[in-house]
Amino acid sequence: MGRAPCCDKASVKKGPWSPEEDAKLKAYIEEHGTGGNWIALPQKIGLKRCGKSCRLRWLNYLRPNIKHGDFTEEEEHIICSLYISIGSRWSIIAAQLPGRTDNDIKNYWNTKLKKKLLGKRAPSRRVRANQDPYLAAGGGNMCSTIGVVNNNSAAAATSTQALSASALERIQLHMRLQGMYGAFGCSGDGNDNSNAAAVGAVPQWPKLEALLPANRLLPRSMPTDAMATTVSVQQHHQHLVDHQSLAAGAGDAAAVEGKQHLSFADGETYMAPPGGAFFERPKLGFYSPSAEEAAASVEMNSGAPIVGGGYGGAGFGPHHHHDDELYDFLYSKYGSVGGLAHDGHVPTLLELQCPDGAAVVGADEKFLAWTASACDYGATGSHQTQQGNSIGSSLHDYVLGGYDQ
DNA sequence: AACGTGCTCAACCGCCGAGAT
DNA sequence: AATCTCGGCGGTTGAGCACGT
Repeated sequence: MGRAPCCDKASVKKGPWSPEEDAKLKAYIEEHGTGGNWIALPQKIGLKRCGKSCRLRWLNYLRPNIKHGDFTEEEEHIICSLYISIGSRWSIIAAQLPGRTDNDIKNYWNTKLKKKLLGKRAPSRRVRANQDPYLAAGGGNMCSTIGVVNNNSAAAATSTQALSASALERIQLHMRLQGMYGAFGCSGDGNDNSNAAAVGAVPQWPKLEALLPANRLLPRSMPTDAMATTVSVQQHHQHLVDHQSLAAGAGDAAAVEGKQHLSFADGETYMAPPGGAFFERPKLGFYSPSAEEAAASVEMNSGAPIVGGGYGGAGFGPHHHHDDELYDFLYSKYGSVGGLAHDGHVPTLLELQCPDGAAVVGADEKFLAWTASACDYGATGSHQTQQGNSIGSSLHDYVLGGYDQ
């Protein structure tokens, strides 16, 4: 049985809001509030609009203190950092950017930031309409990114089942931000036509401190108003953005030692203790907890084992499917995340280094585990590149559905 | 000038979980 | 316990504009 519509579609106006409608809605809410019932609100004020539409208009446009216009570099960093960690949970990301709405951030990411960071071109609408969602979302680009040529659409379709475009995108972004293309000898920089980002290329984006210790807990039900609500975080397990590192720019961020803090929408600021006792910074700029801390952190709601070092999906409510997906994906392949978690052993930074010495440390434990497994298990297929590109070949296997063979 | 293409962003759609009944 | 209602969310769409040919 389907859900009853929230309003009579036939008698409801759609499309852009007129200034008169805006004025009516704004005046009413400023005087009376929403009354806790958006559905009833349009009738009260004589608007031929759906209640949901009114809510959206208010939250995204009419509400006071909304910021419009370009995003600052710092905002971009925060968005990027959070996207890697938690995926497309725009409302949570918006909660960290006062004055910005989830819709704004979502649009900004989809239209500008993603392209800026991943070098993607959005497929044209016409193309998208006829395309496999995996390819449409840029998954196909991943193949070119790692130097794998495969035009088999059936294989691509299989990969859709293996790992969503969003998950791939986060991996890709994560790698890109870490300069891991160079570290792993991957060629290509994400741009379709270029192999110019050669080994050892300096990342084009300043290194970030995307720090999500494992048992960070956020409310199961997210705020009604993302911007106006505090995201509560347990104790010192905070999502931190190192503003000094952000300001430091590419190349030298890892060397920057500064105060770590995160300002939440409620104005509260969480500071790292003196001496950076929360974290020991890995060279590649992403947080890796000590083994002890990580071990103590294994307390996901799902009861599933995790590897420390990032967002565990715990406490994020119903929408942590991206990470579940990554987890399930890895789990189905190796029986545990990266083959490391079942015995309670949590990898140290050293253990997560690849044979070539490149550290694999992620803001998200799924990335961490995934990349670790790529290192541990090496090439699983026959597509290894000449450079012994284990991560590339593993990715190839995953992306092209080879993992379930 | 006309047309095609790409980009931006406001708005809509449909699903989901929580709470009420 | 089952059903209904609502708010919230993320994904997607489409109108309008800019730009290139």
